[in-house]
Formats: sequence, structure tokens, C-alpha cells
Amino acid sequence: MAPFHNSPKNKRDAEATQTRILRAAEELFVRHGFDGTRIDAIAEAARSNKRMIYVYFGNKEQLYLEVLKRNFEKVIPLARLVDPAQTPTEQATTVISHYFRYLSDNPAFLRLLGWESLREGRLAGKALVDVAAAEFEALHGILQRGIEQGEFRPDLDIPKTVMSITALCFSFFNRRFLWATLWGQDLTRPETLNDVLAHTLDLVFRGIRSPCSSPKA
Amino acid sequence: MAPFHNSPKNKRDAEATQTRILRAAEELFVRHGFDGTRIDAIAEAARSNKRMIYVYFGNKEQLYLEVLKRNFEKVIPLARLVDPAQTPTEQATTVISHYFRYLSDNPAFLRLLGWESLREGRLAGKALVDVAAAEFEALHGILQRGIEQGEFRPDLDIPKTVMSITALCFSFFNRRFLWATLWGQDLTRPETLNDVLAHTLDLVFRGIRSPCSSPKA
DNA sequence: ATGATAACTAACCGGATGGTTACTTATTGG
DNA sequence: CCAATAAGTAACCATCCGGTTAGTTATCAT
Repeated sequence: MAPFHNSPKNKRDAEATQTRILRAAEELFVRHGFDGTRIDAIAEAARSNKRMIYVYFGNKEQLYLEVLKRNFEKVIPLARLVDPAQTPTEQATTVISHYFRYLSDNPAFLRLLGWESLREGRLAGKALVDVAAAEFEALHGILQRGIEQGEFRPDLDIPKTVMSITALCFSFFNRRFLWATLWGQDLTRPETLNDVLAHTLDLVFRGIRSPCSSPKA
Repeated sequence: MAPFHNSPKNKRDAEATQTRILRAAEELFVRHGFDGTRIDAIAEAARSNKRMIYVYFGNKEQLYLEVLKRNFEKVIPLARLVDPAQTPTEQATTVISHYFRYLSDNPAFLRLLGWESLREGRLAGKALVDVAAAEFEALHGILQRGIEQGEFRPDLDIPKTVMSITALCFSFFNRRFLWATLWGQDLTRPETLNDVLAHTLDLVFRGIRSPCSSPKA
């Protein structure tokens, strides 16, 4: 029979220790990057021992990759959110809003991506591109259908438009601290967040909507 | 009298050594970030000695800051490019194009900004924000005048629009390697660069132009 | 020429760091 | 209860790394 895994007094719980190590590793890698993070610091933050890190995760790089993998797995492809019954405009609104909220709610993911971008995916490798590709696929399809149905401009350059849309979402969070300083505002307020999202959606739709299509928002 | 500084055989040239160190430091800091760069590596790449780095620049952090400073100084404020005789649309085109080209021509600057952003300006501090503020001032003014003259939409949120414009330029270069992989294209081709710039300008102007203003591009 | 000095080199230092070994202790099946 | 084993600890190791010391050589005013 399985031992009582749920005992709160269990001082030796492999799973719990692994979780604690992973959480600590994530926090530190997210904050300081791969080179800026010390294994000892992770062990201490996890209230564990350096040894256990090597037992459970092999080495620093593999631990880092594990953190990366878990963060990448959390991203559900935007394609799941597409409701075929909706118009392309509605679909795009849903997908962009979701992407925006996701980035807002997952600063860790954003920062890991930032570190990996600067390292040119030296550690994450292809996984980085795969995640992005999966994310962007939905937008690509929506734009295409929007064009076919005459809702979006027929001369749209779809890949570049996808790039621009993600750039707009991304950049706000990526340079959060810059905007916060320049505007002297607290950007975490949900109100501000909604404003920026609305602004982004507005800009995007002005850019992609067919000139003579529905004038109403 | 001053010694013959220009002699090519001069084996002891303080200035030249400092330049070599700075160049090597820039290359390595840009590529690997502060934490990822070793002083010894800089000394070797500069064909100099670790000692000289400490003589000329104090320590690793000061050397890094010097590299940062020089890169920030190179950025001439966009305001210089504004020709009061031009229309706001022309001015905006000039300024955005210049910004775009600047980012394209200075990947080092871009990457240093990236590292510093992730470190939340821990080393660069206020300088980071100052540079950005100076850059963005011109755009702010142009948008304001464009609104006053009726060329741009009166309901524009100027700060957010500035953010979006810079985001569009920035993001393309910041995630160059991602787009290169996703599109399977060489993004350094001047033709591609022009395409992206044109796409960006198009998107921006569709977003900011007054609805009933000049229909011609 | 030569002494003073600026430019440079190499060997070194102590603490940090990624990774390991030897050992202890809680848990559990029998 | 007890041997087996999984979980955990601490001390250790070799190397790395930022920074320094002591000593060497090119340059130049005199």
C-alpha cells in the first residue's frame, strides 16, 4: 500500500522538496538570469540542500531547462480560444485580450523569455521558437479568415501583422518599469491595464480592418 | 613637445589600449551580459592585461557603465531631426524611420538596453530612463502638433501612442532571431528592413490619422 | 646617456562557485 | 522490530574569478 503521502509531519518528502527547489529556482532564475543565479542561493531559498538539486535535476543547466519547460508548458495555445461561431474581429479580440492578460499574469514567463532571447536561445533552443509558433498560429488563421470574409484588408501582410500585434502586447510588459517611470503611474492597476489593452486593440483594428467595413466598433 | 603619438610602432599607447579594452568589453558585455562576462576574457580579447582594466576603469562595474555610457551618448535625440517646415505626418515619418534605422544599425545598443531592462536598471539606473525620455520627447511633440493641426485624431492618447510606436520598432529588432526562424528569412537584407519599416509606418498612420484627413498616403 | 615615470606583464590571493563524497536519519516493507 | 533504502546534511574539492602586488620595460625630458 502507498505510504501516507499527505502527512503534514512528513519530514522526508521527495516530491515536496523537488517542488520547493523548482519554485526557488524559478524565482531566482527569473530575477537574475542563468549566469546571475547561484546554486547555493537556490538551495537556501528552497530550504533544502545543494546536494538534492543535483540528485533531482542533474546540474544547474538542467534545472534551468526544467524551469523553462514548465513555464512554456503553461502557455496554452491561443488556438484553443477560437470560437468558429464568432466573426474574425471577435475572435481576434478574444485572442489578443487573452494573450495580453496572460502576459500580465505571468511576468515570470515574460522575463524568462527575455533572458533566453538575449542568450539567443542558447539554452532553450528550438523550444523557444516552437512556443512562439504555436501561440501565433491562431492569430495567423484569424487574420487569413478575416481577409477572406472581407472583414480585414486584403493587402494585409499576415506574418508582419502577427509580429506587430504581439509586439504591441509584449512590449508594454517587457518595458513596464520604463513606462512606470516615464508616466509616473502604477501600471499594475487593473484600470491602467484595461486602458492599455483597449488602446492596443483600437490601434490593431484600425490597422487591419477593411476600410469600408463596419464603421461601428 | 608631445611624443610622436601616431607612430605605428609605439608599443605603449595608453589611449589605444583603453580603446581596445573598451571595444572588447563592449563586444562581450553585449553578447553575454554583465554576469556572463569574465574580466579575463575582456583582457584577452583586448590583447591586453587584466591589470590595465583596473588601472584605466577601476573595476568590472565601472567598465560596464563606461560601455553603457558611450552607447547611450551615441543616441542623438530624435528632436534634432524635426523640421518645423514639414507637416506632422512628414515629421513623424522622418523620426520613426530614423529610430528604426538607428535600432537596425546599433544592435549593441539594443542588447545593452535589453540586459539593463531585465536587471531593472540596477546598474544603469536613471540614465536608462533619461535616454528613453529624450528619445520619445520628439514623438510626443509631433503627435501633439498633429492633433492641434487636425492631421491626427483628437482623441489620441499621446503617451500610449508613443509607447506603441516605439514598441513596434523595438520589438522587430529585439526578437529578430525569432522572426528569422519563424519566417525562414534573412532579416538583415535591406529589402526586408524596408518592408518592415513600411509596414510599421502604415500601421501607425492608420492608427493615428484623423479619419477624414488626406486619403492619399 | 640616464634617471624618472608611464605602460605593461605575470604571478598571486582569497573568496565564491559548481559539483561531489562520505555520512546520518527518517520511512517502510516484511 | 529491523534491515533496506530513500531523503537529507555537511564538509569538502578543484576551479574560477574579480581584484592586487611586485616587478619589468619602453619612452622621454634633461
